[in-house]
Amino acid sequence: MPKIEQQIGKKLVGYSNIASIFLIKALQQLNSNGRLAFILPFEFFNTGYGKEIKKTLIEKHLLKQIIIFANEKDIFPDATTTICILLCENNQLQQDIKITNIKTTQEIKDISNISNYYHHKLTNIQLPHQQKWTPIILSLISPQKIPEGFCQLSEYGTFKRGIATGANDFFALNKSRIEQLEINDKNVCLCITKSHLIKQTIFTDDDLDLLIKQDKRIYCLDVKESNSQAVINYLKLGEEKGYHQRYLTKNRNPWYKLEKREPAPILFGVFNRGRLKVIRNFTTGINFTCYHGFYANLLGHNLIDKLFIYLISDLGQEIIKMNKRSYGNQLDKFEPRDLNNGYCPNMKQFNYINQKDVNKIIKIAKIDEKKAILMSNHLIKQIINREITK
DNA sequence: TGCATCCTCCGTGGAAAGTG
DNA sequence: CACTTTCCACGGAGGATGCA
Repeated sequence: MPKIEQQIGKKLVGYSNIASIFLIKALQQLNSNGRLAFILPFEFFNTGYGKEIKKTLIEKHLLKQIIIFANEKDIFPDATTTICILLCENNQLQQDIKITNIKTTQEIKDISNISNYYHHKLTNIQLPHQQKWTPIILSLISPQKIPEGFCQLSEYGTFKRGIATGANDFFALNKSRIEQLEINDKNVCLCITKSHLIKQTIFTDDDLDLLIKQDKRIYCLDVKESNSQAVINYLKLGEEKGYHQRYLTKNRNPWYKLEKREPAPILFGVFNRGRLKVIRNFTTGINFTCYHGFYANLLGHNLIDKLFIYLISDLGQEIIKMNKRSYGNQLDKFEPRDLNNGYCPNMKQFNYINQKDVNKIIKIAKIDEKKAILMSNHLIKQIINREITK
């Protein structure tokens, strides 16, 4: 990395991927009036390390056109990624940036002149380098707007990543294994170790009991009595297998110390295809990294159910998705901050919602998720219309 | 130093397909 | 039909870097 930095004469963000470094190099070598076509994952425009390069592309008027491919699986069937082609020209002219959305292979065949084939035009002001570009470009295609009055979710609390054990194989246990190892109940805690363990949007102690009965891995080693022989034996076994030398465990002291987390009342699936996985958690189970957990602050404390209703509603899902990261093939991912920066109704708007209606939806959600979503849609629509009429 | 955040590579459950 | 093998959608995991 230092060598590359020296060669291109620029300090790089440590997360930079190879493609972006090649892009910098290519842009530097572009002659006056030279042209460049560059293919790379579109995700680049949503990354932190991409910001500086976006700045260069915009400020030096290099970027002329972005061609985005929605049919990435047709083009690179083996890769889970997004695709775009950048067309650049070093002509110093401030021109609009053309956006081309390719949807099918046939469409590609029919194009005779790509420069004249575009669906939108953006000025350089519309593409700020510090912002993610996916939401900006998506907003051209789907006219989803953030409703008036909405505030950021971080007003009410924060989403945090779940527990990263550093070695789930070792830490995640099921009932029979615990019994076999003769580990005391005090040295394990209830954990949701895999996303698919929760199938329904409401997660209760009954569901948790069922998982225990099914002997699923819903416990996590949480050493409280380090003098217990059973614990000592199991830790030794772990060390024999080298789990204490993994990246995360190696940097912890002791290596088996668990990250601290309280049970989160709302869980949010890290990876999603299609609908976002939002769970109202009524158990004391804590979550592994498969879910992000919501931790309310004083303001959000009484709004958890309402927030949940919003998050399962169609509108809530659309608005939260504006901050998604795409990994191709409809696979979306969210980091905690993507969620915290998402928009939701403000306090006043939430207050319009009757708590009774909310309780009713939660009750119904246990039996009929679809109906609960429809009811949520209705409630959320009401508060938005209300804001407009005022 | 210890935790949070960013990024991306790939492990695996469960079902389909194959086999005797 | 019962068992084994293969396959891939789904989403999990954790290494690397940044930050307080």
